Amino acid sequence: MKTSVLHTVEPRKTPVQNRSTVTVEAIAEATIQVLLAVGLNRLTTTRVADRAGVSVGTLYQYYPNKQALLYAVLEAHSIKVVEAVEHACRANRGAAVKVLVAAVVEAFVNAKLERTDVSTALYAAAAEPEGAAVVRRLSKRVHRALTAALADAASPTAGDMEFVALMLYSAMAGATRAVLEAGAPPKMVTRLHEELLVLCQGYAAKSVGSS
Amino acid sequence: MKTSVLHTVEPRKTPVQNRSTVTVEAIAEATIQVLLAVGLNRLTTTRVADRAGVSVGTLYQYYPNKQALLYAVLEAHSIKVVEAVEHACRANRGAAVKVLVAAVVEAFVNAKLERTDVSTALYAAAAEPEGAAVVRRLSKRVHRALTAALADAASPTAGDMEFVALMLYSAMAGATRAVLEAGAPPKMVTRLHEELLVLCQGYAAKSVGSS
Amino acid sequence: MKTSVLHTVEPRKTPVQNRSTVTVEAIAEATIQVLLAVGLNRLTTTRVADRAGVSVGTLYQYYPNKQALLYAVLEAHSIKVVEAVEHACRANRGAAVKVLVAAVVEAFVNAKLERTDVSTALYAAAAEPEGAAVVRRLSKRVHRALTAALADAASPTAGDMEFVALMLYSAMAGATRAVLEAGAPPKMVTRLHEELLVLCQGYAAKSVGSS
Amino acid sequence: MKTSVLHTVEPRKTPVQNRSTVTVEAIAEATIQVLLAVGLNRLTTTRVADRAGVSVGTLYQYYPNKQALLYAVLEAHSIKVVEAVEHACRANRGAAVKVLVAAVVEAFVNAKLERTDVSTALYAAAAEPEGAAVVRRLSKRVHRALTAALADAASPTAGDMEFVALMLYSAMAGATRAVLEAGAPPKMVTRLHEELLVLCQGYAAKSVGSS
DNA sequence: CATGAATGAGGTTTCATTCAT
DNA sequence: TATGAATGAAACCTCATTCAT
Repeated sequence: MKTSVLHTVEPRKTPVQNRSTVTVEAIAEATIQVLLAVGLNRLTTTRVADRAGVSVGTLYQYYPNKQALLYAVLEAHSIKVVEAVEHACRANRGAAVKVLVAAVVEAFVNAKLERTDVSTALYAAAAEPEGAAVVRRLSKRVHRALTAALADAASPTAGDMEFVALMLYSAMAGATRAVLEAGAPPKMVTRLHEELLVLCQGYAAKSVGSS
Repeated sequence: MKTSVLHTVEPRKTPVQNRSTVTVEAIAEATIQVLLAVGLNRLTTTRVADRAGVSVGTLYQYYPNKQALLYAVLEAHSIKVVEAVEHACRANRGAAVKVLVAAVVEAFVNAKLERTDVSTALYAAAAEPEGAAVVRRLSKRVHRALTAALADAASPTAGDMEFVALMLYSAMAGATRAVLEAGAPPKMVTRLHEELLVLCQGYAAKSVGSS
Repeated sequence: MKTSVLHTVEPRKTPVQNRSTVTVEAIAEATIQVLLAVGLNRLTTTRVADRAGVSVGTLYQYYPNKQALLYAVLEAHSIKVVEAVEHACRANRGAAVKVLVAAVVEAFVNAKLERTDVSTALYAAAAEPEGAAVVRRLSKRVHRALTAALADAASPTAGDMEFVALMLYSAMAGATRAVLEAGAPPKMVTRLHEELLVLCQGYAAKSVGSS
Repeated sequence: MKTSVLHTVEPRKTPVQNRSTVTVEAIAEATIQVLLAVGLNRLTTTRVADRAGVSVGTLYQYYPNKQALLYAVLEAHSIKVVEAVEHACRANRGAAVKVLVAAVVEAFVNAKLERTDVSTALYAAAAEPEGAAVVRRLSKRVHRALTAALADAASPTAGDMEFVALMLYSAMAGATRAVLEAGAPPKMVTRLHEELLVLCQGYAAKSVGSS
């Protein structure tokens, strides 16, 4: 167990009590709302506290500073996506590349679009150096999982899977982002699913070889 | 040639004299440097002016406020990419899909990676609501050009090219961004070229039909 | 009782707690002091806050900007004078013109000279366009009250009282101002009372008719 | 002849040449326009120069600083009024009080309303400490002239004319200001003339005694 | 624990003034 | 002389953070 330190991203107290959990959740949710409403550079701790229905003082009981708040929210969201993809990879060990890719696309898009507002809001938080660091750290997990899964499914003659994983992941991420920034209407989301499947399976087939 | 600006915020002077032009350039360049060095939310107009070797007052002679500065720089860079892609589309009217896609990938990647520092720095500026608006406006141009070019090159039976253009563009953008955020070492750049070609040509072949 | 403000600029908090009320008062008072000490165009929010013994931040918790501060103070003072004159008019319905005028002069001079420092300081604030607007708005109330009271007291043959009211009020205001700007020593104040009575009663007798 | 000093109110050069005179006039006029258009605290030297059709540099050739400009304009205007009243006093030595007062009212109102825009604009400039000093200095001349003239015309039993002069002058000034701030429409100006005559002659008759 | 008033460093922006051209 | 680009001190205002209640 690790004592929490100032300027760290950990919340100050582990919310075992119920009231605390509710408060922490409310603050996190309010952060998203404020981010969406006014953007990162007009997000203030007071505004977040107001929207959460608590006082600034209370906010600082649970988050040591503004950055910690921001990156806790960013991390919580990103982790869901990472775990969804990791799960898809684990669950498809030994499957054909086509099947693996389909599962990964499915997992990624669903996780990313589950809360379109959150995903959209967090792009701004991820653009700052510290936010980028959070994302980079988590992306490595996706990258590792995907690289391993592809290597597993690939024909013995296939080359290094590192870059292929990067391409697949970043193409998915790019396309999904474009849809989010267009407002993610249902029709587009359906289409995104279909086309990403075509795009990723086609690319994987060529770069990995059909197993 | 006149430096283009946001519609809402006209530049204070059009630099006709030579001294002025140099100053404006220096400020724009300094903005990039500061963005890279400390990130968007620690970019201050004073810091930019310092780095540019001018006083704050001078900065404000040419840019009415911090945002205008940021989005003028963002727009100037984005326009180069937009025009590169538009040019590739225009120059390949009537060509096979494969050729068109190759030209677009080439144009996009070259334009985007010509100044890796600038591209990397501006992701942060593009993440704020106002920056996103600038990018959205310019992206429409790429989207229009690409949609038209694809429709031109597609088999008569092919479906609507709108979404295909979006997928191609956003996949290129996503992958390129991943490479930039990894530091864009030469080897990766070469690989990006190759793999994007595979990815985009494969996708286009399936979605557009080989003409 | 609620401190009144400009319509355009609401105060940020209504000071309900005791501490706050004290703070708001201190800031308003400090504004007067600074205005007297250095004049309007060297009045800075920092100086005001310093003199009030609070930080600038605190000042801005209660006044959204410098103008609001200035015009809140101006309005608060002006309203006292307005209400004094309105009261004198109401209290002398049906009285002879001579009595009415005496009461109005008395009320005006007393209210205006109750805090000579405040009155003197605020002439500068009232000279800017926005301050003039505040004063104009309040002057209308005096004008209305005085016009009605004069019409009430006038002989049936008397002409329109609008302009007479304007003359009386502006002559009182002018003379009082001259005395204030001369430093308002007690002797002068006594004399002002006497002479204004002569001046206003004489004028009223001629223009309104002795009822 | 006195060498001009920095931070003095004297213009830097005596405009003997024609071109200079025109420029100086244009700048003075522009000052009034800017004062009227945006008020004192948004009057900038650049704005004045722009409006005058010269560069800031040129402005500084003729006025050592902003204050000097402002107070030169204020003084020039005030002097006209002062001289008009002095002239009326001189021209009526030995006349009856009634005649003297009529001449003074006439002279004051005409001089003050000759350029209503200028008079209106300068109230703001006169409200600052330094401007008030300019006005005070000039007012003394009016006061002296008027006191002497009244003493001359008064009955031997009449008391001290100092304060009577102050009352007359400040009542005239106050009423005229009210009319100016109401926009000085022709009808009001006519009425002002008439009523001021009634007011001032009535007061003078009582305070000075009919000679 | 919660509150929100207070703090003040620091950011943005303006503008009087200068001086090289 | 006239110009207007450049300067930088100083003004306004914000907001992360603390702490007395």
